[in-house]
Order: sequence, then structure tokens, then C-alpha cells
Amino acid sequence: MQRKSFGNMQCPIARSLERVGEWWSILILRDAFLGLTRFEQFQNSLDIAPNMLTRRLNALVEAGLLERRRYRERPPRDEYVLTERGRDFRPVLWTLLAWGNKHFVPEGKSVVLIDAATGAEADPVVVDRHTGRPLAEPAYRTVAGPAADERTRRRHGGIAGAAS
Amino acid sequence: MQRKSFGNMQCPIARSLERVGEWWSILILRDAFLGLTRFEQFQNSLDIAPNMLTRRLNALVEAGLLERRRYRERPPRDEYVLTERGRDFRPVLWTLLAWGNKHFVPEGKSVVLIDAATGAEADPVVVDRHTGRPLAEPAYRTVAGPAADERTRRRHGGIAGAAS
DNA sequence: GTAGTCACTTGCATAATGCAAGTGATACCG
DNA sequence: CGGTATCACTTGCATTATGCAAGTGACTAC
Repeated sequence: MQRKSFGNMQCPIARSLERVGEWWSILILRDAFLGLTRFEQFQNSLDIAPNMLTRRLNALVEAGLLERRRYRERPPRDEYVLTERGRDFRPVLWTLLAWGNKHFVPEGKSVVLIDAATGAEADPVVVDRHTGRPLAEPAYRTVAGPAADERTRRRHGGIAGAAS
Repeated sequence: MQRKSFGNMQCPIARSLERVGEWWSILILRDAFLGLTRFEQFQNSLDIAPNMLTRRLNALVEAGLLERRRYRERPPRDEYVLTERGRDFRPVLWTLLAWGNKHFVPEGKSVVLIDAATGAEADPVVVDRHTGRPLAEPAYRTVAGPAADERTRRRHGGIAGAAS
């Protein structure tokens, strides 16, 4: 009985989770954004068992989020650096950070985002790039796209561009 | 050997993952945002085994993301509706959607966000609420907050407001 | 030549996940 | 009244995944 795969679902959220949805994966990415690159650094930071770290790093490399790069020949030592695909994951971390800070830190914030220029705390919001308006219902909603199959189309109202 | 908990880590991302980081949880939330409320609806939509669905729904109720509400007395039947905490999770789904659409849908987009007023496709970006500027490095970065412990402070540069 | 660093692997226990099947209360049809 | 259907689950049991502890191998530093 293997864990059911989300990879063959059409939904882009499901596809994303197929890559980062496992225990530890997102925390590894978080640390990669903080500048960690080496096995030992991740292990110290996360307090994760080495076999788990090996599996997750391999999976993230496999998924194209991290790149394994040799930084020393003898003995052979690799470091793990974010690819473009990996770096594009950053907005997800920002929204997770904001959500966590709002709901799960009763003792006060331990990590905050700041504007490096002013030092002021930043508050991440998701907006539409074109209009600049904050995404919110019902002004914005998800619809089935051009490549949607029957099941997806049934879930959502109509298809993009064909909204009455 | 139980799965290691992220709940006692200070990081708000880890705290968040403690609530939604399990397999299926985020997809259940996705469906809740699409308007699904009942056990059978989730089961049909997700193609998930009923015992798994029971466990995840209970966990999400426990974590305060969903609320169990009786909609019929005899036989007793409950529906699951998003709480405010659950609704606040929406931005995370938007960023996951955008990331998935960019990287994992070679056959074309199946789900897109649209501006309901114009029908135009929306492109989610994360900005600072105060300045409106897109979050990006190095203009914005995470720092240890007021309630940070030693470990957190070591990971990040300094503390908020104390940036030189 | 002993100890330390670094990135792992191996062995084995426990937990999580998953399928299949069953349960119980009720409604609907004939 | 009997049979089928709906709905939200449980229970049983197999298979993975996760995790700790310990070991390995190739060096480097003292």
C-alpha cells in the first residue's frame, strides 16, 4: 500500500504538493532560502535523522528544486543549492509565515519579515500583478482552464475566458 | 517511533506545517474553499479512503481550521465549514496554485484564477501591504523577532527593529 | 596514530497510510 | 412490510514511511 500520488491529478496545487508535500521538505526549502547548502548544516538546523535528510534532499533534487553541486573533489562533497524552480517557491513560504504568525505564535513572533531599507516589518499580501488589487472573493475566483478535463470542469464553474 | 512534531519549533512556518503538513490536508482545504462541506463530497472529489478522510477532517477540526456543524438531527449528520483561521489559509493556496501552474503543468493550465469582473486571468504576487512593493530579496528578508530564542536568533541575522 | 569532520548507509522498530469490508441510522420505493 | 439506497463513518489488516542508533569511508588536523 504505497502512499497515493497526487502527481497525476490535474490540479496544480496537487501537482505542487506531490513535490513538497512530504514531511520535512518545506522546512528544508526554508533553510535553503536562509542560505544553508550543506548536509551537515541542514542536519544541525533541523534536528533530522540523516537517513531522512538524505531521502528528502534526493527527492528535492529529483523534483528539480535543488541542484547537487560538487564543491570538493577529495573526498567528494556536494552542496545543495536552489534552482530557479526552487527559488520560485519562496512566495509560498511567505504566505505560510504570515499565516503562522497570525495564528500559531501566542508567545509572540519569533520570525518576521522586514523591509531591509527601513527596517519596518513587512506584511505579506497576495495581489493580482496586473491590477494590484488584493486577491479576495468574490472578486477573484478559480475556474477551469483550457486544458481542464471533465472532473476539473465539474468542480469549477466554467472555463477561463468563457465566464458569462 | 512517532513522526516528529514541528509544533514545538519556534518557526511560524513549522507551526503552520504542523497543522496542514500531512498528506491530504491541503487538498481538503482546497475543496473546502470550492464550497464542499460534506463527508461524501470530499470523498468523491478526492478519491480518498474514508478512514483517511475521517482522520484528516478530525485533525483539521482539532487544529481550528474547520468547524463541525450539525445540519440534520436524525440521523445525526455533520458538515465541515471553514473557520476564520481556515479562511486565512487561502493565500497559501493561491501561491501554491501559481507555482504549480508555472512549473508542473506541461499540458496546459487546468485551473486558473480570474478577475470575476473582467474575466481576465489573474497572476498572484506577494507584496508588502504597507508599501505595495513586491517581496523580493534582498529588499526584504526574514529576521528574528522579539520572542525569538537563541537557535532562531543564530539562524537569522539580527532582531526586528535592531537592524543596523 | 588518534581523533575529528562530513556525508552518508544499514538495521530494525514504530507510526502513518491505504484498501476492503462492515455498521448503524434513516429515507424511499413498491 | 421488505428491499434498496444514502450517508458518515468504523474495524481489520497489509504495506509504506518515518525515525533512532549505529556503522562506514574518505579524508584532514594535531
